[in-house]
Amino acid sequence: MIGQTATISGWVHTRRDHGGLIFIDLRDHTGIVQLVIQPEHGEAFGLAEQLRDEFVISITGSVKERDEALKNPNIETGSIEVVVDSLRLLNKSEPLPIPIHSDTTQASEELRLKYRYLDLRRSKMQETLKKRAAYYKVLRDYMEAGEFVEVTTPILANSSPEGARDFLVPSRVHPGSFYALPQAPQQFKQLLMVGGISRYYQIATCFRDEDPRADRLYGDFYQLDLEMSFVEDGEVVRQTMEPLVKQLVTDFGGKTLVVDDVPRIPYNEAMDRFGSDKPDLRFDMELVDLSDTLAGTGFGVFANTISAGGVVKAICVKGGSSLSRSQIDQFTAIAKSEGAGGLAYIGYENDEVKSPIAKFLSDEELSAIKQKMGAENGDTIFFGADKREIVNKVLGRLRSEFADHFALKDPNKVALAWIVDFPFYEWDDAAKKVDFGHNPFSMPRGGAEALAVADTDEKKLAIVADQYDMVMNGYEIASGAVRNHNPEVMYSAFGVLGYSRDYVEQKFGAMLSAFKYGAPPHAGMAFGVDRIFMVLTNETNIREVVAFPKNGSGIDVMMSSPSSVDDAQLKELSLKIDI
RNA sequence: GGACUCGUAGUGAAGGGGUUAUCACGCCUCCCUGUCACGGAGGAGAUCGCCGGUUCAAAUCCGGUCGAGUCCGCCA
Repeated sequence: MIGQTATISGWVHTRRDHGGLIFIDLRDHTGIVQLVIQPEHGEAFGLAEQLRDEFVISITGSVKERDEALKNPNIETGSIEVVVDSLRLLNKSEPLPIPIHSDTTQASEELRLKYRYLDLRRSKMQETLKKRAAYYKVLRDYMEAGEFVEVTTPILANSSPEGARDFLVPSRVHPGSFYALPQAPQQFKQLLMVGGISRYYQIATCFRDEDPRADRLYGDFYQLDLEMSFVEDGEVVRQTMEPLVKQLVTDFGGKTLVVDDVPRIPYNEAMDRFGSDKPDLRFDMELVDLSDTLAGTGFGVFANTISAGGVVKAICVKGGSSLSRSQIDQFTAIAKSEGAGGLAYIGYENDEVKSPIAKFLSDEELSAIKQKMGAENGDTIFFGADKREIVNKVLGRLRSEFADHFALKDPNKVALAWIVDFPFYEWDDAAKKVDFGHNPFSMPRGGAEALAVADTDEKKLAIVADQYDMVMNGYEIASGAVRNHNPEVMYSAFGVLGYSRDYVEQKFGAMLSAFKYGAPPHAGMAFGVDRIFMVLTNETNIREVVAFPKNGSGIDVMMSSPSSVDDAQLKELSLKIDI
């Protein structure tokens, strides 16, 4: 537009006042351009002298190519400037409570969330929100191309007995009754299958009242939710959705897949090999079971564990011998926080064995361990000895911690995995009984027959469901299952746990009733879209990719929600507060 | 609910028994016609989260409390 007249509106990014000449960097959603205001333009110049950062102005002026010597190659628009003819002040701004012009000096998250509307002016947040919109479009285009029908489901729904704590909404019309905000549109989407919608999807708002984490928002979050009818094998769903995730990783995220062939790993195998149902597969460091190797050991800690029915497992940390004593102490503290009694290790350095436990082990045992673990000079082997579940948990956590310490998590690479065949039932240690694992709506493998013969806890716990998670770089990004569409199997699934037909009818009446009228077999899944976007953009905090997140205590510090309401509102809802 | 870490001008940090509480950015005043993180001169701004204790003396040590972050529990 060199030589033309332009009108530009935006924020005063910075002002450089040279006394007789004023420069302003004007910013809008497209970027920054330099304005020049000269004393000849009396009124504009007078106004410009009073401008401050983040004042909102609109100017008209002529676009001019800068003289060669004045061009700034560091700025996208550095070869031009706009010579201002007239200037309007649209709004003033007080000095900002947080810096927004620098990505190096950044206010605390608490302040950034309080003044989120200012934080959003930062170029990084601007880019994030634009990129997120593009990401949503990729999701929608893929689902539309796959002939999925978008259906929105109610936000005012019913409290469900299983799962997370609900957010309740009191009913004015029906005093004493409550809606609940849906934890997921699970039952609605299954009813859509009964309703003859062959393929459903929705970017659904989900609500869960559970404490947050760095990768988990408090309150509301979004899922790409989908369901397909006449599907009896979860592999169909996996193969339908896998290309989308690959496309997001490569085309959208610009990252490299570690392997193109996404592995299907049964839950039990994942726990055994990686100590986690969401293993980061960008690196190896697998758990190795040494129980057989050490079955006859004279080392009391290992021998007692094994004879008590426990296991001894280990991981080999490449380069681990560089760890200092105090660093090992820190990893030991992590191991203890996961339930370990301690953290035994054997280090190999200059063909010497360095270990507090080596003296308790025979030469044969030591060489068998080294050989089985594939340990070399410079490595250190870390041991876990306890009940199988505890060892897996401890070593799984350490595997991830060591990978962080030795920078094995390449941010430019993505490892995907399907974890399949989750156990249908689980041992509830608190209640000392068998209970549902993930989801009572899944179809147990073997159906009614498998349930019928499950007369012991052991047999119950051996039943698996065609239920699957997708894992991306150690994050659980999706979960799904082949559903139970058969009322009799539903009664049996609950019956095995001792629940009566009445109980099932009372809790899941609508679904059971619907399933009696020709429910097609169906399967589906749901992706955590915020979390996936977080991984794709190399963030480790999910609040960085959401416009208005709640803080760790579930408070919106900008809007001050939740908040009290006045008595008239409570009365209308027939509610009394008793704290 | 629990563990750990952190609370010092508007913002980000330093200081860890006696200081006029330090620095950078920001803010205010004045000067400056080619800067682009403009520059120069000067200035204001902090009951060191809160309460209590130890001490001649506490921002500093101790206890409690409130708030934040991470993790555990929890998240069909």
